[in-house]
Amino acid sequence: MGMRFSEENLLDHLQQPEFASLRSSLVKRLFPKDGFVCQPGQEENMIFLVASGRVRVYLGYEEKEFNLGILSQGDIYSTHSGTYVQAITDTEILFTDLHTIRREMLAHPEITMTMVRILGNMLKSSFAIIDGLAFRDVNHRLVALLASEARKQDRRADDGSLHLVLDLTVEQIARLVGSSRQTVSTLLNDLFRAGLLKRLDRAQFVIPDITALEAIGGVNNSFSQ
Amino acid sequence: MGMRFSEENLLDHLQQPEFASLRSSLVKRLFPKDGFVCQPGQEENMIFLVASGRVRVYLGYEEKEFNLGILSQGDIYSTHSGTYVQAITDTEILFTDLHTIRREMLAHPEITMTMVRILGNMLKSSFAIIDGLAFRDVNHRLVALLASEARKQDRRADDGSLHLVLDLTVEQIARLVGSSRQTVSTLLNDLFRAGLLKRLDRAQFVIPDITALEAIGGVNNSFSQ
DNA sequence: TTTGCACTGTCAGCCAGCTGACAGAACATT
DNA sequence: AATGTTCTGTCAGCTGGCTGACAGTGCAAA
Repeated sequence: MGMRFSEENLLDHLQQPEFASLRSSLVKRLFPKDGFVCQPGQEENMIFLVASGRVRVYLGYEEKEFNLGILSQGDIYSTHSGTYVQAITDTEILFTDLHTIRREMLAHPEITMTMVRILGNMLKSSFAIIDGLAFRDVNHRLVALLASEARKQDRRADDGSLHLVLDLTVEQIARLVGSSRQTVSTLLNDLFRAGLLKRLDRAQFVIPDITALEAIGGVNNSFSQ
Repeated sequence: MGMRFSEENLLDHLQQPEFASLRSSLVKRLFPKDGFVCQPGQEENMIFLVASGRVRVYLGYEEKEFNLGILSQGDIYSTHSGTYVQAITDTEILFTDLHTIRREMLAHPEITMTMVRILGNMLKSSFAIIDGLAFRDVNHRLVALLASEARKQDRRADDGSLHLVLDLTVEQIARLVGSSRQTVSTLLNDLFRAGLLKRLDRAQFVIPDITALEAIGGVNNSFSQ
């Protein structure tokens, strides 16, 4: 939705005295890196707040997974959303129940505004996923993943090329674009041969010209042979 | 998210005196059936409230369209969401700007709670769409569409069969499941031949046994030949 | 009754991308 | 150095679903 209502961090608000009742109902749990805060099919419906660390929210089906977003300090979400929520660093989570939150929401709009922001962002991500799946081919989705990750990391070298650190196996990349290991392997090598992408080592890539890379996403552009 | 925080209608709240300032900033516009409240790519970012009637929110790409939900009286949404919003009955819409809403949200949690409900529902719909696209074949999506629509209409006959009114051409159905006219035509006829679906006339179908129909959605089950 | 138009059913041909298979590369373990 | 393990590149074969084509079918207007 692109609506950022509150820039501030919900956690800061929590320190204030009027949140005493909410604070007392929160239960803290620690999750190590890669631990699951929740998974689909889980019965209990809790609301949680990220106190420190970062978690990744994604949809997963069999061999595929689609990222919806990353929650960090002060973000709020539900365990009952049908998504996987996995810690990407060691993370502290504060849990409470829906009942309590509903009561607090009436008194403290910051809570709902935070939720609106998060839901809006996730909705946006899921629109992008639908667009990719319904409309773009695997090559497009792969290029979009590489380019957007490179832009996010923003490691620009003197010659204008972008450095990209992606510590993933081909199989993991395939999962992220909803494809198969073999197909992605072939497409990546096509990109290397076309000079649009270079590999430094297992985990590091160089994108000489990111606009050129993004341009090939145009329409169903397979440059195999 | 499955979180229903407020059952009440935002419009009722609006009548109350403390909403006077918001009421005065609202601009009413009428949309006839099939008129577009907004479309993707539109520049201005307004917030709107459905005063009467119903609108359909969907994602559209070229020849495909995916329903995200239906907004009715009291529902609130943004023109800047990248979605199509189309009136399905004659509809009255109240517009305001983001600035005003942001101010009102702080004072009136009902507004944000309504938004959380709507965004949550849309997010859920979009998860279902992603699931269908990434994971299910066209046949599954078609059966899911027929079955869910029939369940929604709930026109059960004495013998347990369900009556389904779907005044759509094959081409329109194809759009809704993100496929082509020819493919959907073939699949529908397969369903007729298998006895899982009967056609009364152009617009009306009968589903003799809905659980049997839903069951074939299992995994990639094409019963052509 | 004829003509036209919009929709439907079906088929042949094609292609993106999946799967299975296997050989090579990279790295770790003893 | 030898061995195992994991990852990678590539190919052949298959298939779901797309496209174009064309012959119905049914309704509506003249």
